[in-house]
Amino acid sequence: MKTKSSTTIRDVARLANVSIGTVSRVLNDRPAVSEKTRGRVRSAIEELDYTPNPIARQLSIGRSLTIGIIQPYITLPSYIERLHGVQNVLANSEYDLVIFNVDNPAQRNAYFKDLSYKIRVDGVLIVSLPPSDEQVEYFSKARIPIVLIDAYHPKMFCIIADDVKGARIATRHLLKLGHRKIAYLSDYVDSPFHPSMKYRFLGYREVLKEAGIPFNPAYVIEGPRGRTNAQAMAKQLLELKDPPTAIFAACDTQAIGVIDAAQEMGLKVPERLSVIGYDNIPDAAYHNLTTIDQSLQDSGARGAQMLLDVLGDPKKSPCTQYVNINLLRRKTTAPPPS
Amino acid sequence: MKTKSSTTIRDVARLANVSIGTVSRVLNDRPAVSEKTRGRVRSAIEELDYTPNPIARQLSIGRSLTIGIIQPYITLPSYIERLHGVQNVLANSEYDLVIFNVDNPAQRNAYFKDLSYKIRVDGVLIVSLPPSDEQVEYFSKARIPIVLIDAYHPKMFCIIADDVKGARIATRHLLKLGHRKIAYLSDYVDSPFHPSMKYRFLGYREVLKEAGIPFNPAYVIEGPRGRTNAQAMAKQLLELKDPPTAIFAACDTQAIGVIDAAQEMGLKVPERLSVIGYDNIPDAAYHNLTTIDQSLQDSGARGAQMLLDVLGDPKKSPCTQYVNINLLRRKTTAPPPS
DNA sequence: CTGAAAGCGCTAACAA
DNA sequence: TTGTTAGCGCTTTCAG
Repeated sequence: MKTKSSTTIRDVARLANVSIGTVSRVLNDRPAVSEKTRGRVRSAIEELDYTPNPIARQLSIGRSLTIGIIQPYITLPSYIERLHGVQNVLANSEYDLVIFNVDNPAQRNAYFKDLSYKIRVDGVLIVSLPPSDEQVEYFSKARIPIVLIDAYHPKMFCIIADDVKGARIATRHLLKLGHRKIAYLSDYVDSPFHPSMKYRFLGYREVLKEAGIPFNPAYVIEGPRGRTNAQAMAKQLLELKDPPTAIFAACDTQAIGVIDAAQEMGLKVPERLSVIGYDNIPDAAYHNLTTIDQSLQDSGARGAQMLLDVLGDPKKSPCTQYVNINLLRRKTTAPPPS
Repeated sequence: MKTKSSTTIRDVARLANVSIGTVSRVLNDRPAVSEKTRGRVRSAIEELDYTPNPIARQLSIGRSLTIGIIQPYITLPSYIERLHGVQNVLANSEYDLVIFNVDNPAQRNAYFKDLSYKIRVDGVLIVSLPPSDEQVEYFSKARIPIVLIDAYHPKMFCIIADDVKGARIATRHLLKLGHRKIAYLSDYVDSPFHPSMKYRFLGYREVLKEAGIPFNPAYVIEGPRGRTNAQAMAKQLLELKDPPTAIFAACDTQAIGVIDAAQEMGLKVPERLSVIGYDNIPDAAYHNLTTIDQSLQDSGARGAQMLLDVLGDPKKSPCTQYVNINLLRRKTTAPPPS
């Protein structure tokens, strides 16, 4: 197949009466060009409305100048937040970002394998998808820098939040307010796509134990993500003979669903029911939701920056950075009704 | 800069004792290769764990084998639906998809301009972003096929839904049930990013007029997207001295917000208030929302298919396809309270 | 400071 | 059926 007859570096060279080498030099802002010829080349470029072919450039320099991000559920607010963080730092780099959305485990595995050949990117960010040891093997064969965000593996670069700690903070907050009947509502605790759920649950249990509160399985409910689902689950909790006075929801979207349920049942929040979420998505502020802020944007930004660093210095060895976590007291938590 | 020392077609050729031409042939499934050598090449490929460099291939064949999709708000359910449609058809093609997310008009304009040079894609899908005549000029300079989804321009390939018609259907449905006090709740009618809003509003007004119902500005409210915002807006509507008996929300997310409001105020749906949405997003089924189905997935799929067709036959001339629209009666509409 | 020329890894005539 | 070779459009030595 014949290639598009677009203007090439050669056309520019001809018009400016220089060699293609020189054009390339001005294209890449190399110093070794006299101002005079540089000017001539510039106008030629202008006149021809020339723009370099990135593919040729990539082949020549041996890099694709794009980095990939593999993440599940691009539609969830928390993922979007992190994505924004990534985009912000990449915007100032020479790299483009391409998004690989993962809808199911098979797809995830496919991408992970493809990393070693098909996907030609210079680096990749993997979000919330903890790789198995075997997969880490694939990765090392791929020989491209990878950083994990919201997932951990000892042999890889990681940006993580300490979910156990966050959950502890949330639970303690409720405890300090005087609650004893604290329920935990979350996404499936063992979901391969939401590894944090497990750790948040751990933090919750730990603190309860510390406080000498016996674990009550009836106070734990898990189910699919989504505000509406959470509403239904919360309702179940609130219809117990001995309902909780506080609910810790493992993510803000679910916390908002809990508020819906309370409202539906005529329970004032926080007077009759305290609700605390996790993530601090934008909507949380709107609902005045007390929550755990885990610097979502920042985690994306730092992941991207870390990748850029590794790209700049491939000899760096794996390390993990922790993201800040803190309690954001807003208006949905208060002492329990007396 | 030195290129990665990855294995190339030459290594395979050497190992299999053939020329690189032959390797290329088996790589591309060309017939003119004896089964014997084909086998030899295959094992060499296997043994070396070789995978062709797509960038080199792209440069050679003069195509990037990727198509771009420019769309606003990748986070909204309706966009995700369309995206799935696109991905489904592209999955069976030789093309990769890269997503360009638009957050604001400046970004949109940048992408539109870049189309003519920076973004090297073989074709692009533009969703919900009606181009100006001037922009269509840029596009023609870009010389790559473009199809518009959910947007119209006479000189371009388009996949659209007749929003006026959809709104008519919705409004008539309410009318037939006996409603006379029908409110309209929507995203900003003049949003540059949601052109359909304008048409849906038109359909609503038309039908009211036909029915001889005077237009009541108090029954029209617009505001930012989002379930929670819609809830607040609906509340306003329902607190009027003479509240509507039915609300037509211009998108499902907002319709769900309306249901929230009704619930908050203790108004049974549909007994006391009828609600109809638009789009038929997955959540709509969950809420039993009566709505207008506009085949979102299908619109994405057809757009992608149309683009593939043009890519296959560049001489095709612009045409526009309409997507199916129909009323989905579920449980949120009923005759008005007597 | 500038030009010539050798690749980057692959495809696609053209010969053999 | 296979090998040879000339590009694709750019970057980057290496001379001059």
